[in-house]
Amino acid sequence: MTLTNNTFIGEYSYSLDTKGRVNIPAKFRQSLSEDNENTFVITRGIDSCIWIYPLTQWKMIENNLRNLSSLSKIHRTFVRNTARYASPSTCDKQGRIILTPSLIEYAGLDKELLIIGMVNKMEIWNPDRLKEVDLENIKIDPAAYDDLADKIIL
Amino acid sequence: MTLTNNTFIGEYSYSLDTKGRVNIPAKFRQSLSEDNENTFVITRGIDSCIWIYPLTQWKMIENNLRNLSSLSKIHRTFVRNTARYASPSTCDKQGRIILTPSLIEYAGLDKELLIIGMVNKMEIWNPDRLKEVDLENIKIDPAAYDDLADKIIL
DNA sequence: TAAGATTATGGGTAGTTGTGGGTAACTATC
DNA sequence: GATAGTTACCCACAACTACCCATAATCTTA
Repeated sequence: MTLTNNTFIGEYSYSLDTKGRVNIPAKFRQSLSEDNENTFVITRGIDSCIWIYPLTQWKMIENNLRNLSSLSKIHRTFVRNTARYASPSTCDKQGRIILTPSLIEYAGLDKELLIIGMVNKMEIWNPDRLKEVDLENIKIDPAAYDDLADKIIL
Repeated sequence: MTLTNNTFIGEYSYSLDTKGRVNIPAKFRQSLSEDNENTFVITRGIDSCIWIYPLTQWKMIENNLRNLSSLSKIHRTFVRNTARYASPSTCDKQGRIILTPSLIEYAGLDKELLIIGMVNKMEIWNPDRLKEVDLENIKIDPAAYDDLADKIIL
């Protein structure tokens, strides 16, 4: 059953094999629209995880980057750091993509990993690192969420 | 007889089978509008219960999440914690949905469980835990309801 | 109240999914 | 151009899931 196209939610446990391949959860693959041609763009996320965008979603980001001026130091740096670590990866017949050694190292991936749906993208995590980040986030002042209250009713 | 579409009230006693399936009360199913395609999104609730949204209701939440930028730490964290525990589940021919092992554990579900209509969503509870939470809530000063008075006319 | 319809719950099976490994094609290097 | 290393593509299989059917309990209606 398909939810909205190119929309990812849920948490899944998968393993990285010796060739650097990870399975994309079947539910996520079913949600992918045709025009993505089974291709994702993988890149560094914030918080030492890997971000995985469907191709079409990434193209939209590229367009936004295009509009940032290189005259601004902050823009220049942002564009550079966003673009340099990104690379496309197409699913094989079994629905797996290949991660680059550089990204595997960045995210500190071992055999066991977690894939998390972040609505418009996915994240790949080393479970231990995610636990650490979770603990850190508990310390966030609940009041900080207050401005979300009028944006989202749960 | 159907009340308003996608509106759930009342309390029902059901059982979780060995495959992690629960029946959705017939009355709730009858209230579901067609565009939900017999699908719900289940996720962690507050107070160690499971929340069940009709698909269309969830999509509204999802759209709000989509507009939050991952560059903001607080937004990133909020999207992750909201999306990761959610997963879609479609009713089978008998009107049951499948709960994930992770959610069953979170809610501490045993064989016996309670389904409670919460107007725009449902909750699934372990009856014992609900009893505990009820006891706690007795301690709430009735005056605390006062500020609801101008929001809701009973 | 009796018959039929609906509902709740259990279990079987065919198809899908996750994971490992093999082989042929390609690349780089000498 | 031959060889070694790398990459892309393919197949295999166990485990799991979605779907189907069966049955008992409950509700509806005449």
